[in-house]
Amino acid sequence: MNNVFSEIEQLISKALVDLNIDSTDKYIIERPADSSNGDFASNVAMKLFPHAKAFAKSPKDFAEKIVDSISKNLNSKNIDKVQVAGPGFINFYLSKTYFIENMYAVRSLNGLNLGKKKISLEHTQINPNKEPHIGHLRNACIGDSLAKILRFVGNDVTVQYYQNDVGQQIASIVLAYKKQYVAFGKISLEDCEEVLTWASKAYVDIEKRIESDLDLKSEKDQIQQNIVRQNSEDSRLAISITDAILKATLMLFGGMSIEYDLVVKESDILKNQLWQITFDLLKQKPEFYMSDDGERSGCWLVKMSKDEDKVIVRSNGIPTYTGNDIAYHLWKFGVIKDFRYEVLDWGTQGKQLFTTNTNSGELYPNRFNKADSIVNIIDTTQTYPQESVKEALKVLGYSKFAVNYHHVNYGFVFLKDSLGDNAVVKMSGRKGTVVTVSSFIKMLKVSMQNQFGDFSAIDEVVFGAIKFELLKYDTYQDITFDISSALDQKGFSGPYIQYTYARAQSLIEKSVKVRQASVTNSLDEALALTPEEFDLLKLIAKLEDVVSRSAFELAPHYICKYLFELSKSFNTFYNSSKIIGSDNEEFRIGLTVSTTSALKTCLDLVGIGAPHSLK
RNA sequence: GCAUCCGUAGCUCAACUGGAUAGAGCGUUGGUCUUCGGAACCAAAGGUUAAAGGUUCAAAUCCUUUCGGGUGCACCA
Repeated sequence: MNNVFSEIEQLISKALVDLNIDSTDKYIIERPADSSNGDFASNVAMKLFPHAKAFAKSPKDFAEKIVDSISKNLNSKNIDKVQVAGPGFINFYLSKTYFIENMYAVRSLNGLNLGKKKISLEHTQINPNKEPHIGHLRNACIGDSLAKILRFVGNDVTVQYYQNDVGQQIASIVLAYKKQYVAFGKISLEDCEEVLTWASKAYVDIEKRIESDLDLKSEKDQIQQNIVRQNSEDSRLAISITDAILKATLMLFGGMSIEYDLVVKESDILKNQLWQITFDLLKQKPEFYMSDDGERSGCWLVKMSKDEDKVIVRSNGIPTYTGNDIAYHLWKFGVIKDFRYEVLDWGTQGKQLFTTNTNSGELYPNRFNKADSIVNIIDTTQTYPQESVKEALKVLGYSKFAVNYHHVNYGFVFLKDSLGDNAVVKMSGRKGTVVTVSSFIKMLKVSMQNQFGDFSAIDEVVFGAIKFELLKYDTYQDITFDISSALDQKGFSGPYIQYTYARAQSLIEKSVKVRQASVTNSLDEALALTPEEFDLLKLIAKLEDVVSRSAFELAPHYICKYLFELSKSFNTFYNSSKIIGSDNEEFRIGLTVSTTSALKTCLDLVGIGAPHSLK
């Protein structure tokens, strides 16, 4: 596709040179919200006016002079006209030729060339002691979508799931298993889904008991020591239980087409001595110190520039989660030695999945580590520990890496049930205010069956609805999940877009004039476009901008918004004109084909299916 | 208490990082369909962007203060 953006950029900078304006002040070229203000606009005259006071009375006057200069050089098939408007904006109007060429180009668009980085992207990382709820799913959806977006724009992305299998919660679960307060019953450790259900209950139960029972507490501490030291009955039990829970979790997400490349186990960071190496490196730095008095006596801490110093090693010698996380990130950047790996052949996903295995795995040099850039999808409550990992990287002299460490800081999912009391609550396992992923899938499916009956693509629509719901907001914001409105999917929603897509596909199948017409013989300059057709054409031309913005800002919601606008615009067009059997059938079907291409591309990027029929 | 984020229509959220008349969905009210998928389309009502000041050609966005909320300040993860 021709790049009209850089063409405009050059026209402006040439005009500035002609006018002898020498300035590095930043001005922007943007797409105005209201297309009557042009297809592109620049605020250059307003931004650089201070440098032009010698010959221009006002920003607007300056803009006129820039436009005069541009017009002298203007000889482009893409740009129709350039105008000054408002307080001094320069508006560029693109030609019909440009839009129609673009309409054909979009069909073969299968990637952009915006980055060639090796990116390590980590998401989901649920502690293996609970059933995933929709807050966790928000994490997974954001991560999955960002991985797809970053790949689409040209990067090499490895998606990692970090499995915390040595923490205190694991010790609690092992203790719960041994004590059997919540009976494990006849479940086998092979029945991963049942193990998960049991663990959710048993964990809450055992934590309550530990609070008021010092003997249990010390028993748990002993178990944790055993787990960390490895090769004990407790550590084997911990692995069996956490593996079962991990498998159940991966099955759930795999069923929704959320897939990973690698599971990194925290226990392997210990086994592989990565922690020991990291510890030795840290000890050489003055910002890393052992406290010898006060409450934190015997702990190793890292100095934080803006916050309280962070404990990295407990007084009992066991590293904290953050400690292992530092080691993990040094590994990601390729600073310390690599793991060994094996294929994790659990059948939880279509794509091949690997896991770390220190004892019997194989080496895959440079396959999973040595990232240029790191993207971690971690909720906003973890900002402090994330900052301490960054701080440790700086302390170790890797400021360069700290800069390439992106924490996608996503907000809470609160719950509101307008069928109930309308109160907004935080999800909490103990209070029973949790909507698990599997229960919500079931609720939504029943609701759809009641409205539309059964149809073959129903699962794709259910998953699409949930994913869209979780991706359509800015990741940074806390969101309120309203159960009843989430069950009633219309408007700005996944099903609306999938419905539009299916409707368009049905048109294409019915039309007898679906020819893959070449650009030249269909480029009909004289063709009178209806306003609805022209709006849709213009929207299709925004695809690349939207995707690159999403990649740049690590924000999938722009794609959701675009999908909705595209669908709405298509539906408006569909309602305004007859397509099949009209005089313009060939062009209109061509426009429909291009719309489905753009929709499909974007649906792929947010991990939502595009079924051809919802009947 | 300290730190940090947030406060936009009845509700849930946008607003291209300082740009043009602050936009959508839901809900409400009223319309459209011999047109191909009504899970649709069109329209109306709904706003002092929490409040007050400041910065400049321009503020929901930046600064200050006040009010109201979330989160963090564990040898948890």
